[in-house]
Amino acid sequence: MHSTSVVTVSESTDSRKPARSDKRELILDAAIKVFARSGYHGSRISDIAREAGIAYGLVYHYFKNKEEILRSIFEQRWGGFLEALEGIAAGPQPAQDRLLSVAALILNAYRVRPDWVKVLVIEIQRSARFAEPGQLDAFGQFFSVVGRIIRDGQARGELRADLDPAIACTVFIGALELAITRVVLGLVEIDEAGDGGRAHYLEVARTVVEIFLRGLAVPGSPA
Amino acid sequence: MHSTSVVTVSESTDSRKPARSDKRELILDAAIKVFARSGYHGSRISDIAREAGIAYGLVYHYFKNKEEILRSIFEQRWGGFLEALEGIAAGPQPAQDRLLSVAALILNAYRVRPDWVKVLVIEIQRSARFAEPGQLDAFGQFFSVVGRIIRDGQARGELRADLDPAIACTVFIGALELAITRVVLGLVEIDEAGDGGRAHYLEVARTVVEIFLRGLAVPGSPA
Amino acid sequence: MHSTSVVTVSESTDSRKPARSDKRELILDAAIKVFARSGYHGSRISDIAREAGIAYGLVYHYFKNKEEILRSIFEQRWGGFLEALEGIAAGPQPAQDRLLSVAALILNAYRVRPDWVKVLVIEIQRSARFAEPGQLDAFGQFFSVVGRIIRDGQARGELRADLDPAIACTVFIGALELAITRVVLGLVEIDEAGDGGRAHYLEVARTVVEIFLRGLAVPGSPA
Amino acid sequence: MHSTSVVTVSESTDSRKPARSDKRELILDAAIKVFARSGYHGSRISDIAREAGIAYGLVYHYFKNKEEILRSIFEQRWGGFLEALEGIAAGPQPAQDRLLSVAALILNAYRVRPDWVKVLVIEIQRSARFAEPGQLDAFGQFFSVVGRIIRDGQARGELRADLDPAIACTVFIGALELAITRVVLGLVEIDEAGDGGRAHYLEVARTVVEIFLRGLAVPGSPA
DNA sequence: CATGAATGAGAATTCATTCAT
DNA sequence: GATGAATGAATTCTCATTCAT
Repeated sequence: MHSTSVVTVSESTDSRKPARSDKRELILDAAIKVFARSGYHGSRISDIAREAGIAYGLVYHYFKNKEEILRSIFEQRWGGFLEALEGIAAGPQPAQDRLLSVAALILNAYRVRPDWVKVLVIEIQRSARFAEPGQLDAFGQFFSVVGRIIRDGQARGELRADLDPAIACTVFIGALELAITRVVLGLVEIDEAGDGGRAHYLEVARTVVEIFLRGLAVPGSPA
Repeated sequence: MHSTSVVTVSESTDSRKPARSDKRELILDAAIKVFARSGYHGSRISDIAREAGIAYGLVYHYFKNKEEILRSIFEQRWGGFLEALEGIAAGPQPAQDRLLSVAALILNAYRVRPDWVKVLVIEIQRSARFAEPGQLDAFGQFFSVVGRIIRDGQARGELRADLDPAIACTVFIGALELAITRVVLGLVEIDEAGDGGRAHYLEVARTVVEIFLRGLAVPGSPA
Repeated sequence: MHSTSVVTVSESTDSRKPARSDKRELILDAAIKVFARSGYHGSRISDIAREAGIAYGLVYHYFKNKEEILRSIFEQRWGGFLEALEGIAAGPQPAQDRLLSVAALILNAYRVRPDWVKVLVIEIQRSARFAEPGQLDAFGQFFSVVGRIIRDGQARGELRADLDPAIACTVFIGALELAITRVVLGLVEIDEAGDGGRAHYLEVARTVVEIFLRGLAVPGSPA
Repeated sequence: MHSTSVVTVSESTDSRKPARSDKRELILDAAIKVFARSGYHGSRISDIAREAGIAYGLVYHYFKNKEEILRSIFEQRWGGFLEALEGIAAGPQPAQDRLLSVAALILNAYRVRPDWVKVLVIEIQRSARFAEPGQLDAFGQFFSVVGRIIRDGQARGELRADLDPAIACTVFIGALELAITRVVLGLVEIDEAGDGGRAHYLEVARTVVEIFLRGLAVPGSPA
């Protein structure tokens, strides 16, 4: 498996002085922080404003209401994330490699933007799954991309075609989701030795993909 | 693989006339229904009371507060569920069979008590993870049981010992969780032909376990 | 002109101890007082609650929102008022007498329930004229009743048929409305000698009707 | 009755390009439009600014606050209006003719500047009546002028002296006010045939004055 | 003069929880 | 046990007004 540059999420922290209406960004960043800390329902607009260092009335200059802040957090960054996924899916590598890339991308995202992923995993995961069609697509898009890889692999004879690709998708994504959730919730301690944890996350990704591809059973054991 | 009686969750609907303090049950059932419909935060005590057909002041005779209702929903049935899991884990079957039993138990639970599972998956998953240590154990207990099976299988040489059992647990449980979530959310249509869907759920469980054990890759393909 | 008992509005003050849900009445009465004092927009729910001597949350037990309080004030008493008007309109007296009865009824209403009339005149007059069809009817019903009397009088040959009855209605009602408004606003001092002002109000009513019927011009003067 | 040029309100639409501080006018015109549409309380400064096509901060260059805009709308045109009234009142015609001129002036004003009259009728009528003494005079001035005509007519023997002139004033003004209100509210359809409705308005004015002067009763009928 | 970002007091409304009956 | 009236803290959201640019 040809491990390639697997991480696409920008690691820059955007530390430029907030120009004109980076104020919107400022609020969004504050909201991400606050939501990650207290959850959507546990966060008050005033918390966000305080975190952003602004009057809370200003929040309403930029966002219609609390809900729209959440929506924006989502929309703002999901696009780029999805593009990265699409890029991987469209790549020429074997399906197995692409799946590893996807896993690594996802797990690494938390390392780079923990609060954002936290909100995504904890809050949006839930409300987004329910909300209007537009939102619901988020997960659907994810499924779609992974499904493409899997079906492609099945067609090419790289992956078993005797198993329902939808269920395979579910297994793969579910595994990744819980893995990252456990990391987010601090249930898994990450050894950040030297590289800020990158190696460790990659190791988790590798293991998840290994199980997904070769299974946990001892080879040769009876079905 | 010796498929055995896999389902333990009672399917009776408890239709006895609410005697003495079945009133407590009544409230709990109503709460499950309401939480499943509107989410914990979106549900008012009065909604629960109306659903139960009682005055909402009465809810406070049986429960200290809203939070305790959620906790009770959880505790009330989690115990039995966990016992069933423990029973499976302690069984004499090969680890592979026991994992299938676990998967079938879980997926079947939704068929039997969809609202309860919905609340568990959607609400408790989240609030319980945060709440006090006692709650957090719920998921932890689940992990513990599955982990026992896996470690046991590794020790017996039935499962690969070269992979981290914690990550393996995560993959297995994550896969099941998302599978059931997708069913809960109606993203997967269940063919309820004849048996109310039992066969179909079992089929999903089988596929999940098959992937978990043998992998999706074509056997013999390069690692 | 056979002057008859002209007043229909009950003068009792309902001083019984508030039974079960006279609480609703209590709130309504308080609201009338507060609206009359500060105007609808100038009144806060908490003002009403304080006036009623209750917690303001309770207001929301009985009324959906502020708007509904106003609506209720209106509906609650307009019905009886309109009935009284209908009764007069349906009477056997000459149109001229009935018009005097209407004028007296209206002007006397303020003497009996000044705050209610104040709210009606100042607030509802405005919002009611605009709001949904249902509300708008209030004035329309008034017009309808007076119009019936006038048209009836024209048909019987008691009133001039050469003038548009709609405009005649407008003149009559407009005159009464401003008369009562001026009283409400305290622009007219009422001599309450002996009878609490009843005689005086009646005198005003008589004058208004006299002008409406015979005109201010000196009889015999050229058109 | 020597019908004379009865209309004094300018009908020009002031379409010159807003020079220097016609900006103030611009705002006022926008405010009139907006207030007429949504009412004073229902209008936001930003609505006015948007209507005027300017930044809303600019409004505060020209007006101290929202209240002052209303006050200005009032003052701006009330003066000219009152002058016209005074001119009529001071005229040499019989009181009867002057009253017709007043009625025509008022009803025609709506034809020419419907929004302004709308605001006057709906908003100022109310807030002005309450506000400080200065404002209250508006209506008072109106009363004063009409009262002068009536008292003059009584003195000259043109109008009945046996009726209270204050009440007569009230009847006259009240009738006009409601007439115009009904037009404002669209409850009366105006036939704008040919002359933009001028003839029709004049007809309404004539009828109102006719009733006010000769009464609706059939002449010779018993009092 | 213009702009519109920023402020924050204020008000409506919700709803968990208590309590008298 | 049962009821639902009563309470009021908590929050969201609005919008007039100020102010830096």
